[in-house]
Amino acid sequence: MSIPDSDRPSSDPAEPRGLDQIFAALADPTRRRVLSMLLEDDMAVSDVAAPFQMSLAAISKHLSVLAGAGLIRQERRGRITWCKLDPDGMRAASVWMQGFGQFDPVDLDDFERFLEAELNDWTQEREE
Amino acid sequence: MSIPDSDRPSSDPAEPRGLDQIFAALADPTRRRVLSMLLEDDMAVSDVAAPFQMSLAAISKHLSVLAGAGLIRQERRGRITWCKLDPDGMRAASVWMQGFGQFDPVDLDDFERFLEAELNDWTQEREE
DNA sequence: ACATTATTCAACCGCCCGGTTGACCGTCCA
DNA sequence: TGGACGGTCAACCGGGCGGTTGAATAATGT
Repeated sequence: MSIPDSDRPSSDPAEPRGLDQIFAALADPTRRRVLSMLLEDDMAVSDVAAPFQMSLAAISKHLSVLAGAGLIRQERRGRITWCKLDPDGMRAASVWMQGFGQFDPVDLDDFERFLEAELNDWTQEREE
Repeated sequence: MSIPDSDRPSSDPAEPRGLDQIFAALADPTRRRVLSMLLEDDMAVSDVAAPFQMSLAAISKHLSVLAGAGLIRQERRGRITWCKLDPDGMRAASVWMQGFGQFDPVDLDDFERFLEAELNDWTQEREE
């Protein structure tokens, strides 16, 4: 399911076509949340879907979007398909962005607190 | 020279809402190209629009999307509005992404040489 | 005063995106 | 063998996005 190079708008070697898909994939909060979940551990699709209120089919679609962007990889083993982070997508985005300046290396504790805060929002949102 | 704080777009790095706009803004190749143009120099809207085939109104919309995401700032002086990069948006995205691993900060000169070498290899292969 | 330039606004259009539901398919197990 | 489980597929729907055109606004030039 790859996009042919033939429909590249302008021959711009510094603009890999994949960035469209990567940034579009990252633009959705559900998908970002999925990525941060996969940061903890590889997960089966059902387990990824569990904390969300939306249908399993919706999550399945989100996962294929992430896979299409090279942000995760899915491996089917038996009847469950495992999802794991794929650094390639994130790296491609990171490389492009670094053309706009290196930003101070992040304090990882800050980031952890940020993720925790987001997690709290999620659990709050999830109570029925 | 500087834009008053009053019309600073909300791009609080700790706000997941902002990431939606930022990544969505970056997901469009036209907008990424605009950003790389602004990397060279600040520009008026018309000048930004010049190299594109689409209408000026379309570019104007793209610019307001970028401004809304905190990726650029627009300052109207006289009858022309100047556009300049705003590091806040890019930094917010970068902060979030670095939670998924620091990718070696790229020395842009190194990177350029790498690209050049790759290109040479490629043409060599084709010429044989 | 008038025309020109610079930019935005408003309405519209086609298409893609995120979500749903229901059927379907493959795999494990009692 | 027959379910129950895990996951995808297909069709559909509402809304938002990227683009257009044409009018409107505001500042400048003559």
